[in-house]
Amino acid sequence: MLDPRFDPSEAEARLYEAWEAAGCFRPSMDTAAEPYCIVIPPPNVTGVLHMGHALNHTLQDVLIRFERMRGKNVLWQPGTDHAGIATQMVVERELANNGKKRTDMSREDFVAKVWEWKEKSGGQILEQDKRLGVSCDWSRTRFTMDEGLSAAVRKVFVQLYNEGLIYRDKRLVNWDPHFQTAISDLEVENREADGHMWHFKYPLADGVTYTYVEKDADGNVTLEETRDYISIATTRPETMLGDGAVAVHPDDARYAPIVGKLCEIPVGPKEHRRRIPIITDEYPDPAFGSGAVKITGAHDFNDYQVAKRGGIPMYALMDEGGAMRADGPPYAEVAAVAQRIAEGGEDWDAAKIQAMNLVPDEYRGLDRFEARARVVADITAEGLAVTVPGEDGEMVPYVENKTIMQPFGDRSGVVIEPRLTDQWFVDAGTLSKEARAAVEDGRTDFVPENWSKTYFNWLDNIEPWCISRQLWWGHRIPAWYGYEVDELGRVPADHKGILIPFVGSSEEEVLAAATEYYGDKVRIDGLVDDTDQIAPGYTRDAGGTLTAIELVRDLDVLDTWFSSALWPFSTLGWPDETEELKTFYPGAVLVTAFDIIFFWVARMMMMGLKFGPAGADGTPQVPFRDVYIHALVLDEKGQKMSKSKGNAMGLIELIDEYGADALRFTLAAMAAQGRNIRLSKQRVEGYRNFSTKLWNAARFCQMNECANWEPDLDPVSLNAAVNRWIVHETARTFAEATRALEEYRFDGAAGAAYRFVWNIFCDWYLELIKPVLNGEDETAKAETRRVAGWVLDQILKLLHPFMPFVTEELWDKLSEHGPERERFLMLEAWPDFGEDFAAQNAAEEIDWVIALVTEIRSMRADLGVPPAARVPAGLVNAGKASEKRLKRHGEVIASMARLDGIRMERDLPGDAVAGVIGEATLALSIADHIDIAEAHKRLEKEIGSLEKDIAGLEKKLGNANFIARAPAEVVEENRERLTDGKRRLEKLQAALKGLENLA
RNA sequence: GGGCGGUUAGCUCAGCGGUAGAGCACUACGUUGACAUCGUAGGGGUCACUGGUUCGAUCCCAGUACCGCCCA
Repeated sequence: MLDPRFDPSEAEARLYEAWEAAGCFRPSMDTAAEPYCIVIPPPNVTGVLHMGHALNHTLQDVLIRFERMRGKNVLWQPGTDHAGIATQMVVERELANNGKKRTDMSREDFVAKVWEWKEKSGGQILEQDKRLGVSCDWSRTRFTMDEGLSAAVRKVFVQLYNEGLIYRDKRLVNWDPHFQTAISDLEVENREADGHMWHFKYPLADGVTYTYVEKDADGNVTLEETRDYISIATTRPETMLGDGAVAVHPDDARYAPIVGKLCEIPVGPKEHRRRIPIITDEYPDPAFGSGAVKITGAHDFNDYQVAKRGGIPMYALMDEGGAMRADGPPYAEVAAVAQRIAEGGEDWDAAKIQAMNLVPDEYRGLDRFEARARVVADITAEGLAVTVPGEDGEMVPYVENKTIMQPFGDRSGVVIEPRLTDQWFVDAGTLSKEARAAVEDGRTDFVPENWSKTYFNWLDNIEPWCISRQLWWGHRIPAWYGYEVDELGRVPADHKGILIPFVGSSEEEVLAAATEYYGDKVRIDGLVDDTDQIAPGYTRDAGGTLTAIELVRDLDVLDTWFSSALWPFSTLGWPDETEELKTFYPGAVLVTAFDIIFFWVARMMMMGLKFGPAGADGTPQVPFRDVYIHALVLDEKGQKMSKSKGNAMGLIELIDEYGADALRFTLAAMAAQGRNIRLSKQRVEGYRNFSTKLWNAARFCQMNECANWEPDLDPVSLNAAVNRWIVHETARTFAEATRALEEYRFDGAAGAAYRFVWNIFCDWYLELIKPVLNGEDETAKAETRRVAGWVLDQILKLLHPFMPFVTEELWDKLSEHGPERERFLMLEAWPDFGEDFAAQNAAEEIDWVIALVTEIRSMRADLGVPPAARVPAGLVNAGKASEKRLKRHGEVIASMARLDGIRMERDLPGDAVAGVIGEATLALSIADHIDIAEAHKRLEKEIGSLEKDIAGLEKKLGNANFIARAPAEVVEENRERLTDGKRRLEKLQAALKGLENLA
């Protein structure tokens, strides 16, 4: 006998181990079966399971278990990514606890430490996943830094490089001054912050003046004055030092007179003020600020574009830690060069510009925020701040308080600095073409479909993807540098040459590339990898010709997402042509939240379509056929859950309290498409109750020897209507749930299962069969036991993808009295019921019974008949069909409605209150028990609402347009409803009359 | 500024051209041999607003208001 309750804390671990030990998570590799593969979006190796993962992994597991039961050859490929910054951060923090720094040790030793950490504490999330019951094939767990996946990374890098799709370039990138590395746009979090907008005067050079005119919308002059300056607004005054120009909109009449003139940056030593040109560009918004914008190409992404268009030098002002540069010759010297450049008197290139430090001596080495304060103070002191009347009427500097969007590093939390550096880039623009086309032509579908717009939008605005990171932990870039030689094979002395990379996935390839470049007269002294800077040693002869060189490895590592992008095929063994790769690529679906569309989907699509195994047409296939985008999990108030907000729900605690099944079912049931999930404990509790309900239903079946009768049921052989009905409902529910799961409508599938189990099986079927089970008719009892046991088994299958533990436990426990189970429930076949299981007549019959019982209960409750009172009931004017039904089900109706029998009657008994059921009048002899006035009120209310319905229907049917244009079946349906309504009304009115006689 | 979405019962949310639904909460009653983590019955909604299309609109279209999120 089953315990009164299911104890998840005892059963979950035991069942999970049993599945795993039996190899249930492995693909069947049945060649006749259709393959079905999901690669898990690899969580961060430093990660812990949060509610978002729980949802993501639950939905995947539902699909995986569903398809596995459907007999497909299923692989759920698990693993983690190496999370460059996050992991390095974790290990550095650990070092800091012991008073050490990363830089205290060699790179090699540090990386060894990271591996140590990974072995010891990495991948916790996968262990936590087991608590959730997910059925990944753990024997295939992969890590992006694994040797196989690393080989894939090298191969992809080299090929893309050779095709020109990876290149080295000097571009503005997001720079994290804390970690001192480039980071991706997607690791930058733009947040509103309190800031200021300062307004400064840039004096015009050479004493030039102009008439500055402002007009209102109607063209009336509102201000006209002579100015010897141009007014510039900025939120970042410290970057003024690196200005290369001032830009105004070409249509801005206010500044037309001074376009092409020079103005002076109002900061730095007076005698070396830099002068910069006033140019035109479409970028400045005439309506914003003064309409004139300072252009600092090396420190702002918009300015960068303007500077590129206008050929404006981009002077870099800061070092890798976000402090003002302190390198190079004194300011006066550099400023003089800059001046000649601004006036067109000196040639320049990007490298030359970048080497120039234009930070005035007194600001050098200052932190950027300190420098900002100093710049503002100095300009204001000099009287070059734009002023406005203050509260006391005197003129004060014009400083607006403004909330500005400020970029923060999502890991470091510090303000991100755009920084001009040499980095490796992927030509994402080229690769995105095919990634876009694949969604356009439906090779990959987004579900819900509208997310494809977001995807397109992102791809259409894609920038070169910066893939190099100045970190120690990650895939080293397979590039080695030597020096460029001129056409005579010469290099400059003193390591001042230009570095050029040689790329290869093996030493031989790199050497070959170098030899091809240098020719065989230059000796290659090997590949060096032990320095913290790239300065290849070399020898040259007297004429300066290179004779020997060593190649020094690039110091940087690749963006974690570079390897993650290969995940859908690298995990399957690519570039080797493994059996798994042939079988499981492309994956069936990628399941992910929308906040990660860019990280994941786009990059995996690009790489899959470039490198994935080819399809029938010989071109690489998409990595997955569907992309299912699910919701975010929010707290009860609709806030994003996060540790810092303190509203994150303890996932493991939740599982401890309610069981994994309850949590899983909750998440699935709430996973409606296109809406976020607000999770509440109450909801989880409700579904825990559902699992208890199931448990007790099973317990009831077991007590009545209904459990585990026979796996195969011939529905056609069944006699009892109630049995044919429940079989019919079972088939209907499976059809509904199957369709819903096929369409990723998890809520629909969960809802269908829930309703069937609780509201049909428990509430009605089990109640309806109680008299049979307690009765003497052994034939009927046997059939009912068989059917109840069979339905229960189907229920376990139906719920298994959602609630794997409780269902598996029941599957096992219920086998105590029946035939041995052949296999775990999780490996059972998901049924596909044929026509034979439909039983429309039985359904109508039982629906009638249910309606009758419900009506009687409702009357009793409304009229206050004491629950214990057994009252006589009758059916008046019932037709032949109802009479038959009554004969068959009278006993159970009486028991469920607590009647003292129910008979066919010719006339309404004198002490009866009437109701209507189909064509018949229901008579409840309850006059002794009730307040007649109450009964009156009840009937009148019912008559009132019925009359309203009838009026509505008559109006509709009286409309000629409706008759003419509405579909015939709709018209017919309305006619029937009217007829039924009228008949019902008649009976209710008669009942009312009867009631009056009673009083 | 661009994009996406939302507004349905007290709360959280399904639904969707043809009778407005669930869970929770609420009210009343009830321990009848599976289950009080339960049962039975019940109350509660001009489906944000304004127009349009339609025989018919909560649903489709347009606009308005408010609320989210993403991007700039």
